[in-house]
Amino acid sequence: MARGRVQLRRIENPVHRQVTFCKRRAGLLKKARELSVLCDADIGIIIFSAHGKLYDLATTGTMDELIDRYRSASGEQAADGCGDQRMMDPKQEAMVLQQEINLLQKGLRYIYGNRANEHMTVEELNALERYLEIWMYNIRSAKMQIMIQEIQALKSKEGMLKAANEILQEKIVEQNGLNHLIDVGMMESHQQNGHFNTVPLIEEITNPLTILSGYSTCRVSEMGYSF
Amino acid sequence: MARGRVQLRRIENPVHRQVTFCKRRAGLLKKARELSVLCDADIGIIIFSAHGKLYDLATTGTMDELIDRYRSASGEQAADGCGDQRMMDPKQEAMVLQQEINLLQKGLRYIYGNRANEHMTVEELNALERYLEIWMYNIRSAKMQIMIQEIQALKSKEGMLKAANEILQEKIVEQNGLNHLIDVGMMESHQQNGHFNTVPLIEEITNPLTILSGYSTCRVSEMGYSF
DNA sequence: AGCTATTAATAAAT
DNA sequence: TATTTATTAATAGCT
Repeated sequence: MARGRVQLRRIENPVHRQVTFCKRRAGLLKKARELSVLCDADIGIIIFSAHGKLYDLATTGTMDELIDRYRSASGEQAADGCGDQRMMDPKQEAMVLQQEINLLQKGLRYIYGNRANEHMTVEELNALERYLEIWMYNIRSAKMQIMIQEIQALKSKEGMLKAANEILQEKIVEQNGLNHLIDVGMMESHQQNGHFNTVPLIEEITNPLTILSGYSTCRVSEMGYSF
Repeated sequence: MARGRVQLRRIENPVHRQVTFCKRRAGLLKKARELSVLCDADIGIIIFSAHGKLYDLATTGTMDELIDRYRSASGEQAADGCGDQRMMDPKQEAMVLQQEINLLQKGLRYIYGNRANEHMTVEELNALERYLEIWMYNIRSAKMQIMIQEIQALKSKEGMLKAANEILQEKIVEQNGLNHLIDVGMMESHQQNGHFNTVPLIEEITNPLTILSGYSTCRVSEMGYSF
């Protein structure tokens, strides 16, 4: 554009390259802003210099918002024109996965970041909760089994000890009469932790947490516990 | 640039606007490609037309890679020049959170998407695992407490029943001699579930899962369980 | 979609 | 790094 045509190849002179980078970068961003204003478009530009320095522009809102929109839109784009069932499945699957990622990403910012800048609908929060439940379900299931077996073992032990107690008490009653009976029930109510009585026993926890995913539908409560 | 200076405001005539959008969009992308080649820069451009249609350009790799790089770099940028402790905290916190989000996002694509397109290092996978643990820890802690108390209550009950048993047995021994002793220990070993004996009791589960986050350092095993 | 008169961008020099 | 200037490149208005 000036004083000699430019070759479309990397400028080898580092000084020239740096100067050109600054000038053209400014020009590019200016052009983007103009296009945005003139044609009512939303534009995001990310530039990494050769040394890795970042320059960016978002003509509307924040770059993160544009990136969200990009991920959603590129997902929808991938799902366009798929009337054929055999062609649709992989594309639609990719789209669904992309939207799951979008939602999780948004949720992460919502949870970790400042909630003022992120607005999530109740539906989005519910969906996020379900995804998290799926993750947790998958990752924890093995270790969960150990605790379930542990509790079952303890309960079984308890039942047997109670049965043994009853037998022993019957023997005492048979041999000594009622006056020397040991009241095990009273002992149980004298536990060290005072609020144990307010803790619901496992049989009383009834919160069937239904998990729905694109892959499988499972009910966590079928494992016996719903956390 | 041609036949009359252009005002920097939205073109009201829809036909003119659409034509200008096409021409200038092509020009912008061309400029971006030139800058990329001439100056060895990596550039990503996202354009949404007024009607929401997406046009994009990534001069290197994929847009997703550029977005990842953007999120990392913008986080690092936010942490630049923070020698002051009071000024550093919010910025660094934001950076750390952004990088957590980057990693989780990458992990989501890795888990849900096609693993061929996502490459995660062992370090990244380990970090992702830790983040997931933090999430799980936070979300589950309330319900977890119930189970812990449940188990403690059962154990306490077991201890008392055992103590009661011992007292009852002593009474029987005192009054009847040793010949009618009921062997409770034998009963405990005759449980219905044959593999209960292979399940480790809670005291034996020693898998101290250390969780590190930008906010706090906690050891899940301090809760008594490590899942 | 092409054409062309103009303006805008910018390479080289300062 | 900022300004100037000679050129080239982009593009607005037409067709």
